[in-house]
Amino acid sequence: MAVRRKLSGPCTAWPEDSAFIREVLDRIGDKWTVLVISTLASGPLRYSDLHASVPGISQRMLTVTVKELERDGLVTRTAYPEVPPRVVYELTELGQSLREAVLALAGWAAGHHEAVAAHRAQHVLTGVGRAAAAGPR
Amino acid sequence: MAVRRKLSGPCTAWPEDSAFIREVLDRIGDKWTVLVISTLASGPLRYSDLHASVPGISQRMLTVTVKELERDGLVTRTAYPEVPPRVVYELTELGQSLREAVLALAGWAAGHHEAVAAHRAQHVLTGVGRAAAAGPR
DNA sequence: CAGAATCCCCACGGATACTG
DNA sequence: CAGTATCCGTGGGGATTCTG
Repeated sequence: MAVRRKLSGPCTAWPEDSAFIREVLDRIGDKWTVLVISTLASGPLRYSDLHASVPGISQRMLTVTVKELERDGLVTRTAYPEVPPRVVYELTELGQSLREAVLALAGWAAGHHEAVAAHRAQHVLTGVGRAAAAGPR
Repeated sequence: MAVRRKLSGPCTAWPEDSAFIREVLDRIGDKWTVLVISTLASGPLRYSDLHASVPGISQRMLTVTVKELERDGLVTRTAYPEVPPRVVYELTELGQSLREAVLALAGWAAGHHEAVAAHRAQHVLTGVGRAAAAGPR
């Protein structure tokens, strides 16, 4: 990697990377998908447990998220026709592989978020964005 | 990795992974950030060229995105005080490292999007979502 | 040329109520 | 218990206009 692509022509478009990037970003870029996947990584969970294990998620979003994940083959949904309904969600191999990929991203954040935070703070102190002590409004 | 964490207690929250995941997702989860980074990976570009190289992006979003990237130390902004203003944006080492991490994700998509598409199609055929031939509206 | 400012639409997602 | 249905606020982001 890092082939140091010679910046030759204008190149108005990228190879095909961007398409894949958008694809995966559309999948995990939302607010809850990766959280649900991460939670399911510990093992199968039923709806209510999953709901309790993802603090802050609404029933609606849990349902929507889990439904999309099932549609894409990232999780499996198993419903037991019992008196109190019981539905168990489990990560598939595919879902597991996605989680690993996402963890790599988390690894980047873990290794660089300090640098980002430092640079952000410095940026504020430097007053690049606004004139120093600019009045409100 | 993948230490097969024993799913013992209720564990209402995850270790610290989720925090990092959210952090990096808040950064690259939007519509244009990774596209801009990918474009800048080929080499420094001035505003207009960058705008032309990212098809579909508006001036507003280009400005906003590039500003955030600069604030976080992922790109540098260099303005030349000339008659027609010239501003050049360049990826920093930090930005480059993030791009590499994102490329890993793209790699996942490249290797599995077929499986996802297949499963999605199968899901439609099975008619899991709706009754077959449901009328429009 | 490189933005800053303004207006506005609509999709994402939260809260709540109802059902099998 | 495991959803489904509905209403509705917020803000991400597009189009357009103005400025240094």
